[in-house]
Amino acid sequence: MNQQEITGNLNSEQREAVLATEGPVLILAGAGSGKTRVLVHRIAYLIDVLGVSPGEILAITFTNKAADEMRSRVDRMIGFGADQILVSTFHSFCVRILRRNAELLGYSRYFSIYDGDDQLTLMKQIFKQQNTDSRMMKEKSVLAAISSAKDELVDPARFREINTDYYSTKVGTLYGIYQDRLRENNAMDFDDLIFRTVELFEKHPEVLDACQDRFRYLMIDEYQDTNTAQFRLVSLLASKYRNLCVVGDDDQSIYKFRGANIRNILGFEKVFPDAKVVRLEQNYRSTQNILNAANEVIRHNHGRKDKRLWTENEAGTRVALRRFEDGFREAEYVAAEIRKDVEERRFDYQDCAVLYRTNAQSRLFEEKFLMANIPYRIIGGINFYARKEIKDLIAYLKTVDNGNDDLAVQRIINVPKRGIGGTTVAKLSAYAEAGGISFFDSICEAREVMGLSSAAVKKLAGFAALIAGLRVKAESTGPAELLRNVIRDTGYEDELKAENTDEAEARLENIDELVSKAVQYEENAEEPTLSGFLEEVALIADIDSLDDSENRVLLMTLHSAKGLEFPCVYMAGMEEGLFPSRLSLDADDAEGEIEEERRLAYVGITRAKKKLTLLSARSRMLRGEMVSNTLSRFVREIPRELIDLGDEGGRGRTPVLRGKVGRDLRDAILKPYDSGEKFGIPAPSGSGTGGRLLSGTSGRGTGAAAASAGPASVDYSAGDRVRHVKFGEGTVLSMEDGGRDILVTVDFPAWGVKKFYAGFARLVKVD
DNA sequence: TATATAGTGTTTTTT
DNA sequence: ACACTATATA
Repeated sequence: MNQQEITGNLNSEQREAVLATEGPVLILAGAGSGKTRVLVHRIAYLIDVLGVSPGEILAITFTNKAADEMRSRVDRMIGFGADQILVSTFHSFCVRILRRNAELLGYSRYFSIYDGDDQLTLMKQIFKQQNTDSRMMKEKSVLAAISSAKDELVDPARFREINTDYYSTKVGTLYGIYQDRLRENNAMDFDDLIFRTVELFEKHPEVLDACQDRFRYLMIDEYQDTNTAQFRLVSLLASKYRNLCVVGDDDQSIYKFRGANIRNILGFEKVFPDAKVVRLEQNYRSTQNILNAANEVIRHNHGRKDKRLWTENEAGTRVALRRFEDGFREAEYVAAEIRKDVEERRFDYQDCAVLYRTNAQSRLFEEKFLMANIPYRIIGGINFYARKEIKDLIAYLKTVDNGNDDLAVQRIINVPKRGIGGTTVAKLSAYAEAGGISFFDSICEAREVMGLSSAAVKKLAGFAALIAGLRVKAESTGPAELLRNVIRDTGYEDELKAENTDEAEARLENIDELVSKAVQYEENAEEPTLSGFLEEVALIADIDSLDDSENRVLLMTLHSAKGLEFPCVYMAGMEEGLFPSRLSLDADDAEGEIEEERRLAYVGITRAKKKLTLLSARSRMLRGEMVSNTLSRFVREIPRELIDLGDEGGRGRTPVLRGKVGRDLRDAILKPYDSGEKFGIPAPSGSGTGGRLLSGTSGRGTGAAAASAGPASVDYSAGDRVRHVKFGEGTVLSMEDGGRDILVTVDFPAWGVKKFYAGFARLVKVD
């Protein structure tokens, strides 16, 4: 392809970004401005016009899915050599470098990668060993502190220098022990992958130099979400040839909790004064109404790079706002609406996505979609690789691959049950500790360990022989066949088969799936190895396994939705306390946290191409308790004229009774339990500029679907005295239809007014 | 040692 | 509502 063919159908800013190949470049790419397109064309230009060898190009993306997509698009465009381009995530890239140079850091090349669960297990062990009271100090918060430190390239020694208060001193100690234990286990956590690579580059300039010469052209996508360690990594790699192109949008920075440093993008021009800056502000994705709503929301943030997206697309329909009594009806509405849109051929299932702030919100939608027979897929939540049976089998593979991984060995030493219990494990641990050897080695020397019964020694010998056999097998075969051996030789499969329950059946299916993943890996990898398979398993993100050919509605968190787009988007739970989350509202830096949530709202809104529906519930079930929320500020920040409220006449709320609600309930329900207008959107304030939203308008959707089950039967009604296990005696104020059950409101003198579902509150009538 | 039960705490987003 | 932990018991 020549230059004309590559840049012909780009707009002038996009073209400028493609042609700026030498020196530092910052591309400020607004949502939907065709940034992936620019990157793909830029790579094609480098190769086809400038004659750069594909192997000299490194592109870092945020997810493996994005990497795959970019690679295949380049492939389609230039038709050859695209497989030579290294497109990968930060973490995969680092593992690649680290495997080759692990010895330089005192690691073996077979190091394990620890995920969050592994980290927690390890930290719990350390707490126990250090007699740290987990009621005073939480393992998770210590891990969070360690993670932030690593994101900032702060090692334990430095950490102790900077932090001298009581709590931090303790954390510093634990941090040091944690790092020692990781090293003893020949393991790295996610943050180490970045940190250790930086360490490698800084301590071994010859390795850095080789990498610099190998990767002369660097491109970093989603640059706004890089942390300090990643920034240092990029700076080091780019420092020789300076061909660094970063692409990002400060308005879409949503990973501060993971260490993302927004200064990396806001200050790029300070670090690289000669940087060329290109702004992509034309949006090709959304309708004008959707884009305007997004612009209006994000306008409320301070300290952003000034920009305003525009589009030549049609105005489209207004942004819909639908409000409901509770989460059940919110979900019901979405199910009914999607059903209608599909039946009337406006959209297909796969055109629709439901986005929410927390994974817990998915359950209601899942239930309603199941009932309405709507095909769906949930991204995130419980990761496939986090399931017990998968983690067990992976632990076997880790044990075979890396005998120093004590965590893995301890996980499976008695799975399936071999009669090796806690006491035996404790004795072995002590012996290993004293002799400075690994846990597995102590098993091999079981006869020398004081205090072990001959029966225990025998069992341990059996286990050691099992692993030895698998290791021999691993010499001559790939991960998939090895995995089959593990499943068979350990008795794992037999144990599950013997159980003969639905749950065991499901686990067996998951195991089959893991085997097929291993087979797939062997087919696709250039050089399949056991470490390679384990690494792929560790670094896979939920979103990576998304198959876009499935015709299903997608449900995921707003975070997971970054980088995706859908014709029809539902944003659920637009409520203060949920989105923005309570934690942000109460945080020390509430201002900053809310701005981050606002960016998340911006990301959500800009995912939509044609139709956007914002949803909120007046109250919802949260950890077994009913909580009331007001409408999210992010909705209120959208001007009234951009919003379609649906049932415009605003009859106010008219609770609709459904199904077989008893007559005695009716009176109670008709009494509003909340007199004020706090549910309503604030009336237009005097300030004239278009005003804000109307007040007192209700969403509809009540009675959208038939009630699925009659409410639980109870022997009390409004006015009665009842007893609750926790709250004691109280007076029933009202009872109403809560969708699947009766919603009871009770006034407890000591606790105030509480709401329950009759089914699970188990209230007892007091005479 | 393994399992059942009661009690406790949770409470965002993820590579 | 749910998961996890500590404790009691077989």
